[in-house]
Amino acid sequence: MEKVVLIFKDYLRKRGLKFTPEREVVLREVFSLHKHFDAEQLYQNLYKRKKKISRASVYRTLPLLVRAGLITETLRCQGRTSYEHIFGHGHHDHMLCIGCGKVIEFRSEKIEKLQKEICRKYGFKPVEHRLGIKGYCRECQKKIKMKKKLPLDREK
Amino acid sequence: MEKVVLIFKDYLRKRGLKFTPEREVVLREVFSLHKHFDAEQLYQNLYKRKKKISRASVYRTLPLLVRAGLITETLRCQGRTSYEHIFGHGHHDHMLCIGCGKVIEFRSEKIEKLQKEICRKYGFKPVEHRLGIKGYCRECQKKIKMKKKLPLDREK
DNA sequence: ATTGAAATTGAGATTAAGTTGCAATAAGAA
DNA sequence: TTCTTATTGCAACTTAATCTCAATTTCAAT
Ligand SMILES: [Mn+2]
Ligand SMILES: [Mn+2]
Ligand SMILES: [Zn+2]
Ligand SMILES: [Zn+2]
Repeated sequence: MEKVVLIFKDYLRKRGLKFTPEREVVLREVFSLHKHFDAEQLYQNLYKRKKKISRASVYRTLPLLVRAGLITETLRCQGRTSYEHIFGHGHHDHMLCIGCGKVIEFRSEKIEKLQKEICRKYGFKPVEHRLGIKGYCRECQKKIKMKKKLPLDREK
Repeated sequence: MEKVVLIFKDYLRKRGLKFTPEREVVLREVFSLHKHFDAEQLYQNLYKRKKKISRASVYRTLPLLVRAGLITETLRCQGRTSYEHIFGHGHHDHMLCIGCGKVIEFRSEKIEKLQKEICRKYGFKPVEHRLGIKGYCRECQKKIKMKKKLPLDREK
């Protein structure tokens, strides 16, 4: 935790930017959460906790954290850009349940390797990638089957 | 081309929706383009061509084409939802050049297969997936190297 | 061919994520 | 402590996308 503060301070100092209380609050909130989040959620969390930081500052801080290599954009859900912290966590890909919204994280060395190979074949220099699989999680599949077995439970 | 018209008509009839001139125009435009596009681009194309269809109708028709299985959303570029037609084309993934915006399409059976395996492992039933790799295409890599070799060409 | 219920259209209003201009304020190097 | 420069909060703005609603059109049933 204090490590990320140092990294962020360093990032800022190197380009003449300032380590403000607002930026620190956002940074700490981001790293106290352990799931995906978006700007509005973060703002609401802080607001409820009486840390009255403006939306503008939240929106302005997140891109800084991205550029500092501390967080990254992930799947865009319901029109909002969502983020997750990556410091400490390695790169991974996602499955997203269409039924309940659950996010499953996974990492496949084989897929990572194959991507690199394909890029080489096309002379393409990869910088980042995102793989998202949408579908139904185990629980939601069960729910769907249940519905089919109870034909009296009509929708609407 | 006439095939997709039939498919769309069928899709619409089956759910009591109507095959209107506006929908036909959008459908034909979509299938005359052979690249990724977004709603605004499509609207502009039609507008210039004196096919004055409202933006609302364009925005309303595209999701129908998605549900009919004729087109699909792809990488979201610059805040706009972009689409591509899939009827005729098989599924594929994308590389997107950060330098020039070029899109390279590819398909890897191995990656497709590995994804299915991973889903099975997690009890996840995949419906669709999207893999996008951002980076630099061959040409843009050359440009970058050129700049480094000409130290007099400073930015700004 | 006519009719009529139900769907669709276009124009403009609306929503919501995200950005921006600006005057007041604060950071931090000297 | 001083002083330059960055940052803040607020509200105004931008922009993709959706919605509202009166007028129009489709198409299935006569
Ligand atoms: Mn994640
Ligand atoms: Mn494509
Ligand atoms: Zn689920
Ligand atoms: Zn390029």
